[in-house]
Amino acid sequence: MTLTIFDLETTGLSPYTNEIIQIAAVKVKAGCWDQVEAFETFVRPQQRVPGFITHLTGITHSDLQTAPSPTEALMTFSRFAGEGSTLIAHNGLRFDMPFIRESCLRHGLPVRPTAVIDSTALSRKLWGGRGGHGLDAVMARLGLSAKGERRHDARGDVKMLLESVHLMWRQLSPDFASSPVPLASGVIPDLV
DNA sequence: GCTAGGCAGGAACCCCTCCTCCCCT
Repeated sequence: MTLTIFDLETTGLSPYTNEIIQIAAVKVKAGCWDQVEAFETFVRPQQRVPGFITHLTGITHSDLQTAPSPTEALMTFSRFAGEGSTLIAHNGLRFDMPFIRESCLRHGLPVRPTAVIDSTALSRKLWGGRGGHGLDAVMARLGLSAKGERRHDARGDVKMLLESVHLMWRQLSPDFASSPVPLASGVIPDLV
């Protein structure tokens, strides 16, 4: 089972009014967690990056002026994920996948279906209603630290998410043969 | 000083609808 674990930074919380400004992803085969392919890109938005987003992510408007367009960045991400891999993001069903779907719609990109795992579901399955399921809470329960990676930089967040998913998956399905939680569905750009 | 939208999942209830909270940037 090939997994594409990814994270987005955006100009805000709304997939309808905000834009993607960074995509980072790592691709692994479940069970071969040390053989990792990595991908990351900034994305040039049409609106200015709000000050509080720069404060949160460290990404400034000028960082993005020479970045790929949303269409280019999304297509490159889709090619990186390839055919048949399962996408994983933290709160991905409520945040990352709607952002990709709406961004494709806005830029007229045809889409294809993809399997999705929301890693908050792994946390809920392991720990139920206790203690919250945000990435910081998950990492704290797993004894993981940021180890110098910057939180809210997609490149750092995706590494932390990879570690977290690996450890949660190992506890739930030690043989890594199948997903410990039901697969959901989403869309990414079609490969044309 | 500036910070918003919507889903999933639960509750109550009888299978839908409503509601609240989480979680992401």
